[in-house]
Amino acid sequence: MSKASRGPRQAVRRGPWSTEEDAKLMNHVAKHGVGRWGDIPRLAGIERGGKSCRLRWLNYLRPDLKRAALSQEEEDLIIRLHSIIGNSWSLIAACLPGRTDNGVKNFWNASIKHKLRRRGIDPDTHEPVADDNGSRNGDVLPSHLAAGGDPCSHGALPLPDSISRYADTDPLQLQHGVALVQPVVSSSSTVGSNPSSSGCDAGEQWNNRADSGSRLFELTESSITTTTTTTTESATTNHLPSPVQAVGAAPRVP
DNA sequence: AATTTGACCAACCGCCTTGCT
DNA sequence: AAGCAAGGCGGTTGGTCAAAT
Repeated sequence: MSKASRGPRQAVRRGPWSTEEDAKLMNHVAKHGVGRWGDIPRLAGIERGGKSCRLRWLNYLRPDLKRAALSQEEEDLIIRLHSIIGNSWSLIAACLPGRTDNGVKNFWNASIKHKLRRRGIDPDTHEPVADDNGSRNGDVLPSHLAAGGDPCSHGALPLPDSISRYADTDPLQLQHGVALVQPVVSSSSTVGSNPSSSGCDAGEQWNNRADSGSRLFELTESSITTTTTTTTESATTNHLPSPVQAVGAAPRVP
């Protein structure tokens, strides 16, 4: 980014986007592609912050978004992935073509969490919840979702290799899975940003987006074992067909 | 009919990493 | 090396709507 290119801050609107704002953003992205979000409000004539534009595009305007409700298979996969990698919503969303991290997160908080609790399962640990008497409460996960179960059974979507390889790990060791996942950061920087900062092809770029299901992420070997730092494994399943890295802020450890 | 509850969704916030100067 | 801004991410909040009471 160039500091010289940074223009004066504009007044920003807040709250729900109007159709006019959506149209402006869509037009701008169609012409110039994404990237340089900080400049987009000024160039597109939108009284919003760059972050707001980015969020609106990622979570609502992108043409490859799935608007339909999540299927049972997708729900099962989310539960399974969450039991392994925790609240790494962007990683989970990367396994669900057309879904956003925000959407997955919302669905988890609004729906799956409650469903698991009703089944007597702690949504954070994926372990059965003990009641006041110390006994297990309620049913456990459906067999195809229970620890060690095969997520591919019952029609559930398969796990990416990079995650499924850890699926047999003791869930208690994985309950803070977020701490075990360290996206590999490369010099190509962040997903979705424009590496060349000019001549961006929005369509091509977004074909590589995580939520189109093509983002590659890697679980570092060291994140599971000890200090080994060299071995990484690329996810090359049907859900992650092309090598694009999931990068950005490393998962925060509580 | 009015109120409550739950599900779902959109958006904002704060923090972190990255890249540039 | 330090400072700054952009971009990315997870957490959280607030609004809407439909079903239940």
